[in-house]
Amino acid sequence: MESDCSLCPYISVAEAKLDGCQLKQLSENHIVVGFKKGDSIIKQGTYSTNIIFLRKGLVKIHITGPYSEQIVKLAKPPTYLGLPTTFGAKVNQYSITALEDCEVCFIDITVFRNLLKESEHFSYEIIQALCRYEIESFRRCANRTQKLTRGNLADVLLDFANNIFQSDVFIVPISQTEIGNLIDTSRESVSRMLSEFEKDGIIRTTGKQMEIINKKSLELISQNG
Amino acid sequence: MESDCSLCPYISVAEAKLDGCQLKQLSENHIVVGFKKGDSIIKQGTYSTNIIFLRKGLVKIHITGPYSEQIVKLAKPPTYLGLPTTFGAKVNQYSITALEDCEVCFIDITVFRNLLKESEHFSYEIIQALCRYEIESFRRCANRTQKLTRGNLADVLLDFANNIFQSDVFIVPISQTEIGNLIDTSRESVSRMLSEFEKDGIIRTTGKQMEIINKKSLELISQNG
DNA sequence: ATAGTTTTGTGATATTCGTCACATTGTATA
DNA sequence: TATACAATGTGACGAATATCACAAAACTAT
Repeated sequence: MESDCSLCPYISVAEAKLDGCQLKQLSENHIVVGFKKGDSIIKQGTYSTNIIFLRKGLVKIHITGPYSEQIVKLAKPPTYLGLPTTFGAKVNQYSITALEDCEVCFIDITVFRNLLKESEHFSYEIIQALCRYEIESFRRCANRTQKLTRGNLADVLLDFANNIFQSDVFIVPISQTEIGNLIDTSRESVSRMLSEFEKDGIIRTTGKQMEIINKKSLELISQNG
Repeated sequence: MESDCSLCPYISVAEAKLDGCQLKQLSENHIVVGFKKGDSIIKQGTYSTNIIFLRKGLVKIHITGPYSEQIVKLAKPPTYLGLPTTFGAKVNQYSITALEDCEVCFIDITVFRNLLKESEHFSYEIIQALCRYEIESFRRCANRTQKLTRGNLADVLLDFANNIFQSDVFIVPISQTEIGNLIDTSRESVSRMLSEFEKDGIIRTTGKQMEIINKKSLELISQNG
C-alpha cells in the first residue's frame, strides 16, 4: 500500500518541513503496513533496514535486560520508532510490539538519509526529537530507580490518563505482568497495589476498564512514594 | 583563549568531517575554558546558550531526581556535553560537574547550527552520536534497575578499569556516596560491598587508589548479581 | 600542626518487595 | 459449551538493602 504523504493526516513534525518534491520522494518510497495487537514490529537482534513511523495504535518498546524483559516505554503516534537503532547500530537494540492494532510506515533508509541531507530543517527536527527522547529517558530512569513502587505505579496510571488516552476512563492496554516490567516490580506487587488503590477509592476497575476517581491522591503518591 | 580547531588534537569525530573553511568558523567562534575539580560546568535549570565540548578531564552528568541526586553517567573526552539540552529544551535538564581539572570548548550555538546546515556529514555524525547515547542509556537503565547492587558495583569498577582509565590500577574519582548515587544504593552498602570485594581478594585499595586483582570474578558478579 | 569538615567502616534494626504456592477468574478456541 | 491457557488475587515467608547511630579515618584550610 503506497500513499501520498502530502495528504497524510499523520505526518510528523519533521516531515512538515519538507517541500513538495521531497514529500514526493517520501511518498514513492514507503509502504504502510498494518499490525495486529500483539504483533512484533521490530525484534531486538534483527537487522534494521527501514525507518519506521508509527501513525496509528499504541506500541511498547522493550529490551531484554540481564534478567528479565524490561519495557522501556509505551509510544503513541505520531512518532518514529527505532531511530536510535537505525543510525546508531546495525541491529535493532530493542523490540517493539503492537499493543493495539497499528498502522506503520516503513520508509526506505536511503531516501530518509537523503532527506536529512537535502533539508536542514528536516534534519534539525530529527535532531531535536532525538534530544528530547534522551532527556526524557534520563528522567524516566531517575524516577524508576528512586521512587518506591507505589509512586511508579501511580505514574503509569497518570501517564495513561493524561498522555496516552487523555481521559480518566480507559482500557488498560497491558497486563499486570507488563506493568511490572515497566516499573521493575513483580506482577504480585502490582496486583496488591492496584487493590489498595481501589480500596482507597483512588481508582475503580471493571474488568480491563479503569477509571481514575481521585487524581489528586495519585499525584501525591507519585510525588511522595 | 581561542585556538585553531584544525590543529586541535582533541577534535570530535563529527568535526573531522568539516572542511577547512568550516573549521575556521569553528576556530573563530569558540573559547576554551578550564575548570577545576569540583567546578560546575553546567547547572540544571539554567539557560543553555552554548554547545560544550569536553576535551580534557573527567566529568559527571547528574540530575536532581525526585528524592536524591542521581548521577546519570561519567563522561570522558572527546565528547559533547549537553547536546540534548541545547536542542531539545531551553534550560539545562541536568548538571555537569568536573571530577578532575577539565578543559572545555564553548561553541557558539549559531555557528554550530550553521555547521549542521552546511555539512551533511557533520550533522549525520551528530545524529549518530545522539542515537548511540540513547541506546546506551536504555541499556544502562535496564541494568541498573534489574541487577542487584553487587552487580552494579562490579560494573562501575569494570567501567573505571576498562573504559575510563584503561588500567587495572586507578584513583577512584568519586566518593562512595557518589558511587551510591550512580547505582542507586546507599553509601553504607557501597562501603560494605567494597570491603567484601577486598576480603574476597577481588580488589586491593590503598587510600583512593584501587587495583583490580581478579577481573574474572568481577565480571562474574556483574553477570550474576 | 590542629581544628573542622568530609569521607568511610560497621553493627543493629526495620522496611520493602520478591518468591513460592495455590485459588480464582477471565478469555480464546476447538 | 467445554477445555485449556492466560491473567489475577492473596497469604506466608525470606532476602536484599535502607536507615539510624556512632566511631574512626582522611582530608582541608587556616
